[in-house]
Amino acid sequence: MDVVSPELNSLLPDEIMDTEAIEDPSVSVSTSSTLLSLKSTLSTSTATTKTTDSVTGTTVSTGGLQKHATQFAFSAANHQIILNKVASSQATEAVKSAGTPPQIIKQEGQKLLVTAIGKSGQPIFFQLPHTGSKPGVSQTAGNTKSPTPQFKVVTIGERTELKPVMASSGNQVTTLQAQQLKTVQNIKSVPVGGVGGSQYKTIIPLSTQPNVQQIQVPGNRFHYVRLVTATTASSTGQLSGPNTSSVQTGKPVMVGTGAVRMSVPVVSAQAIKQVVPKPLPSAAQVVTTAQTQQRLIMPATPLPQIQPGFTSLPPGTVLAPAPGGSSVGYTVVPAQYVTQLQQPFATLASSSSFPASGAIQTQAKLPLNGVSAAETTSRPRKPCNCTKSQCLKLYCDCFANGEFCNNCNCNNCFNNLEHETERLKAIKTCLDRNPEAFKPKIGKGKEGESDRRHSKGCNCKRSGCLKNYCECYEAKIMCSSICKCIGCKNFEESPERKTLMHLADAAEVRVQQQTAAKTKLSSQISDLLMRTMPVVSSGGGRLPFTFVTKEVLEATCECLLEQAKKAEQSRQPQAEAERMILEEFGHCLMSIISSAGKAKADCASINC
DNA sequence: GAGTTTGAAACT
DNA sequence: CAGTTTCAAACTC
Repeated sequence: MDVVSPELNSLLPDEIMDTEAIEDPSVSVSTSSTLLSLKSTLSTSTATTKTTDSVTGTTVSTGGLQKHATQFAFSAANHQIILNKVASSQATEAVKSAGTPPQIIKQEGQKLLVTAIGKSGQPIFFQLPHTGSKPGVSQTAGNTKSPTPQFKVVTIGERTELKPVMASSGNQVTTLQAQQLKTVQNIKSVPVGGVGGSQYKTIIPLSTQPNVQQIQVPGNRFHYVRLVTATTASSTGQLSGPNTSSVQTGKPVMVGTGAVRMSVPVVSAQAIKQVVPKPLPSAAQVVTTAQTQQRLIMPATPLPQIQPGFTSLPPGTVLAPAPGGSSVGYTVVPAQYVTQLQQPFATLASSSSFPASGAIQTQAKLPLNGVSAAETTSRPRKPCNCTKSQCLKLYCDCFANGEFCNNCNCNNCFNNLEHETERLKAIKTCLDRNPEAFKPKIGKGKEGESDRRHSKGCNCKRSGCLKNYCECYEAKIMCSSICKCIGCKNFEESPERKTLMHLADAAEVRVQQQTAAKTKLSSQISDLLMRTMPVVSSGGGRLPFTFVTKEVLEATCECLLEQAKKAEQSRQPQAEAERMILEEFGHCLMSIISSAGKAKADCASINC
């Protein structure tokens, strides 16, 4: 059974599919040369292991494995998609009843933790004997001695996972895990029933942020974030409170009414090369790339309803399982949504509640025209002001750029996770109308033409293509042969354009000069202060400002007031009055500085 | 800040 | 595909 179905394969961008073949002939999807690849081969084993789904109680037998399972990931330059996959024959047989393919969670010594999603939607965990090697996953000393592996049930938000427990050393952890444990306060282990001895459910405490809970799991390479509503965060307190022994369901709860708005793995950059994709509690696979900006949550089941548009989705979009009951089944999330969640956290968390719409409004800037995400994200996009389009039409810049609205001024915004169904439909509608709708409008022109040009050309009639109404001009490119504009003045030799360019250049130069002048003045003042206020030889610091006493301040103010009076009596214009006062202030300042310097010199001579 | 202009997107 | 309407950004006052 192929984990990645042909239907799903067909959804992948072409450039991803045009990649080198993988070693395992049983796997139909190939890997990209650009990408890290995680491979794990399970060799033949006849051991039989039974584990119990801690949620459903389902017992899964994985014994008698004859073939191997391969886990790998791949990506492509722009899309940077990694597809995680476990291909095995009998391994998947073991979980056929579960309904989804198994995924390797991690390797622990000679055991491989595998998970699948039960038909009830609950995760099933089991282990596979493993005699092969798995690069990038460190062995945990001691656990190979355990003939009967034991597990801890780790609850992370809505998710429940099993973590192996070394029989010989109890809760022994690796160095990495120990380090990470330091960051996790108040971990509680609660005994729960299970196979092979006692099991524990580890309660990972929530952060103190009201809306955002960052969860770090010992031994887990992923950082988890959990967004909750302000009310649920305080009222439920499921993970931090004492009444948390009940195992959470594995179903994802998206933004909205549930306690958990979102729970997604966020991978640190340094951990990428050793990423072992974490199974979501639904039939989806989180896949990630060496660049953390983009992630793809690929469903393990076909997506018939939205297949046609998939190759044209906004670049780097993420497919995430839609909330239960969604007719569509998947939601399309801006690619960097996951990563960028970390940015708005401070803002979101600092407020007592989410915006009125109740939606997470975050923004994920997607790479355009080869401009890296880092570059684009450093320049915040302007907030939109949509009032009627619900931000679900291309009128909305956020939507058109494949972003969620964030800190926008829009009304009745649907461009957020809370309305993922509507958003997905809107995306599909746009793609039906124009498959290129989400592709960058500014791209490479034909050979011999300018490097950058508008893909469709503009249709300006009255602006002369010299105002920002014109998409070409706005993109700072000249109109090309495909433009249908009337009265175009946006071409190389256009005198109007040249004039505009000169004006723009002159304005820019003025700004630069002003900035330079300010910098220079600031530097001179600083220099002056340094020279007139010699450093204290003993401490190496500047002369303390103890000379600016209350009396000195009062005297200074009197001088300034006196100057103001003088200006008023002589009926000086306001500008002149201000000048006089400032001048007086300068004199006062110099006097203070001079006195301080003298005092310092006297002090130094006395000390000598 | 309100009103106007503009051209892309959406609609017919 | 062309004409019209809608929409939000750009622009002007």
